[in-house]
Amino acid sequence: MSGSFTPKSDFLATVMARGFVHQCSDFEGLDAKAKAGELIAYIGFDCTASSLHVGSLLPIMMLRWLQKTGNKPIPLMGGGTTRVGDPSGKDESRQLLSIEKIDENKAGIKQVFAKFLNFGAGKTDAEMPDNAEWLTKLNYIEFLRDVGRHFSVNRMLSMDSVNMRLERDQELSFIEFNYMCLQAYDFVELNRRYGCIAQMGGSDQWGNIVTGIDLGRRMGTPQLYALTTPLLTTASGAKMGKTAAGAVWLNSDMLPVYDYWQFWRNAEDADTGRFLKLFTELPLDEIARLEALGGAEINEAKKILATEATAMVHGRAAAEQAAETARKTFEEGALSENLPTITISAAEMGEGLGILSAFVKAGLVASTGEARRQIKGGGLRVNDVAASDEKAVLTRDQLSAEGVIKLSLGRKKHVLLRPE
RNA sequence: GGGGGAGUGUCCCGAGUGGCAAAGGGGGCGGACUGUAAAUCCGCUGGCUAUGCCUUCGUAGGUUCGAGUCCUACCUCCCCCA
Repeated sequence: MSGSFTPKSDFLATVMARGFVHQCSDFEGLDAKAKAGELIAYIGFDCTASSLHVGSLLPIMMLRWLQKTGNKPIPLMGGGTTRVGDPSGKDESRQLLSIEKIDENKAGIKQVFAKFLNFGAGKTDAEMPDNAEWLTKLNYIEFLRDVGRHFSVNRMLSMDSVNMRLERDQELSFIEFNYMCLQAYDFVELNRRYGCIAQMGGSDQWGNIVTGIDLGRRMGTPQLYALTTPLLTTASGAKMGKTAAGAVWLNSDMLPVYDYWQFWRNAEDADTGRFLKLFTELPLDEIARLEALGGAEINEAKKILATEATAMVHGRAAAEQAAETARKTFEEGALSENLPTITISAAEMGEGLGILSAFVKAGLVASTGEARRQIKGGGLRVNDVAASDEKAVLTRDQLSAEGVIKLSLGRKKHVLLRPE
């Protein structure tokens, strides 16, 4: 995509070398702005959940590098657009979130950003506006007159995303069509308010971003730029960030740090180098060395990936504790007190706790039925011994010296049961 | 407004033609093999106080010993014509 272009700015040089860049509307132009430290760029995030997940990490890292290389990042909250409901996809049951819920989500999301960006009023400090600030004040007639007249339907119809839907005879709602306009308008508004000149986003956002640039030109903003990131999938083609339990959240109250660490530790071999470049800040030569490790040695690289990536979100100390917990558990087969722990009351323990309900309480299985099936399949272990009798009862005799019983599902998921 | 078609196991797609806890995929989980990887093979993939009971095929009624399947009304979506 970049052809023979060689970036002169730290920002583009870094971000291109690390594999963040898919497409740019004008490499030279953007590079010059970044070189001068005048690049103010934004990325939009929606507020449909109270945390962001790994899927959002790529754009977040972009903003972080932007700031680290002396420019100003703006994560834009889609509080306004979220109020309309996301019309993409065929999920008709999209619920409109209440304003309170949206605010709550925004607060959770801001916690995540605070770990990656410095906020404040300085030149390179991040700011986090919400498009509700201007979108909710729009007046339909005025919007049509001042902004709407600049949109060419012909042009929008020729966009890939739209065209595809038309060809397949798929529904394309009016709201969805208007999303482009609102998003384009956000870009112009951010330029007016913050002097923002670039929008970044996933490659699927290209059309929307370019529409914003176009609108800007017609409405008299300075030249605007688009920069997109590749769509991230694992080497075997799966979407990033989905696991059994659901999304891989970035807030520790939604996903324990230990589990977050495990997510990265279990990356596919072929992804290790790419992930190190995208999700850690290790120097590239170090990454090249790790990436070159063959066979089982790649595991060392994955441990580093896990710890570094975890440290970015949860802090160095928590990351290292997770690494240590994993080391004890997997390499020594020893019991680590830092595994996820469930406390049960003395009353529940009583004379003994049925093995089925113990696993349900631990959250390892969803129902006693599933526990039964897992026992049949040899998937459950108590204190590292495979369970074979579904009528077995756990008693205090099985407590370890530390006063816990270790329950495991498969080789990787462990929970400690601690009676009071 | 007129005519035609569709909604299935709460992850998704999708058979289903009165005996159905409902074919087959995908995904997921577990087992084997490995290196906490991938690929491959095998098993599982409604709930429960469990040889039985309860709940599931858009919603609500009805016919029947028995309904995902037939009838009626309603809801939602799609297509064609105006």
